[in-house]
Amino acid sequence: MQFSKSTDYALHALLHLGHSDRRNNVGIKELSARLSVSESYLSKIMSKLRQDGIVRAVPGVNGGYELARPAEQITFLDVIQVIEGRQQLFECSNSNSQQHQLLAEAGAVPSEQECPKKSGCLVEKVMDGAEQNLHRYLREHTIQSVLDEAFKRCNHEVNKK
Amino acid sequence: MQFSKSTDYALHALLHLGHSDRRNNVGIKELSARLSVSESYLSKIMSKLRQDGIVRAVPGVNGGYELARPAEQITFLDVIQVIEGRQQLFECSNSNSQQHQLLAEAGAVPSEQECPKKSGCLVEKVMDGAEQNLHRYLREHTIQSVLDEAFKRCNHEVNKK
DNA sequence: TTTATTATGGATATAACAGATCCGTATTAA
DNA sequence: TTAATACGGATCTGTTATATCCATAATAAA
Ligand code: SF4
Ligand code: SF4
Repeated sequence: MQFSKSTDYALHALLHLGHSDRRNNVGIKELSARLSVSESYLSKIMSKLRQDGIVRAVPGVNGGYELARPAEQITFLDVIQVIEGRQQLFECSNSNSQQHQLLAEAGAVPSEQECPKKSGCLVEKVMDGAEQNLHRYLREHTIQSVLDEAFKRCNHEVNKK
Repeated sequence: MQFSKSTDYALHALLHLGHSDRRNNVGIKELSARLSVSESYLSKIMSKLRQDGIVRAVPGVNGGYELARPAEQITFLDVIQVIEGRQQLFECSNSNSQQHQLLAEAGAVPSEQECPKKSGCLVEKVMDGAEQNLHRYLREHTIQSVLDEAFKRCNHEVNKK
């Protein structure tokens, strides 16, 4: 259970775009050089980001990528969901097996098949809670917030001198 | 980014063990029938759980598995970490590339190579925060807490009748 | 002690996925 | 028109998840 390298690349690419949006249209060449990733591979990732409306792309001379919306509106969750997909963290594989009657039997209830129906599954309830929690946190952090912090930190270093 | 089926199986197996610890030593046969998983595969998972001290196992006639400690001391995090491993959610793949000088340059600081050193990386800071958050939540939920809730819910259903 | 039972671990097979590359095509600005 | 650039399909490789089989070890009961 780990984020893929693609997510790593996507985040860094976006940070670069967010940082250098003075001159628009950063090419895949510049990006791939910065991240030490092949152009081919990174372009796939950028395509995904474009399809999901995170960046804009323009081909041709002096073409390249730019953020499709302000960096403070691009959250970590946005990026992660584009790259990793939007499946749930936990998906029950056998809700129609005898398995979850285990939970039903805990109360020694006669109507065994009724109690923890899939819509009210207690295992999924815990896992979904974890996922909501995680999402809330990741929504609170944006490309811009990281850039801001970097800026603050470096200013601090300057002042110390 | 999803939990594996093995984690699903492990959780359900432990819930079963926690539920039926009246008579000790639940065999792999009973477990695999309950979960609709092959004995071979489930036994690998149980072995992992045993190696990590979550369950005890005893071979031979009337052998089987039992929880190695009270169900309220077995957290979701414990189980997930045994099965999924303990790697970090996010691991930077290229801290020695030019990449993270991006963050250093944000403040236009002369000493570019000093600023966001790996130990103080702002991307990892966000991701580690997310992970801590997730772990805290998963530590608060145990095998027992799910069984308790199932019990409560079923009692409630009984009272309604 | 013997035997039936049960867990263990190694080897292996398969499918899916991540990571990566190549290349022909489409699109745009100069 | 042309040079530069992004796009998307096909493909390749290595790794991991899932799964099975079998020989061996350990244990309790007879
Ligand atoms: S209890 Fe929940 S997770 Fe388990 S089998 Fe039923 S629906 Fe699936
Ligand atoms: S900024 Fe952080 S995540 Fe990015 S390359 Fe540097 S150490 Fe790695």
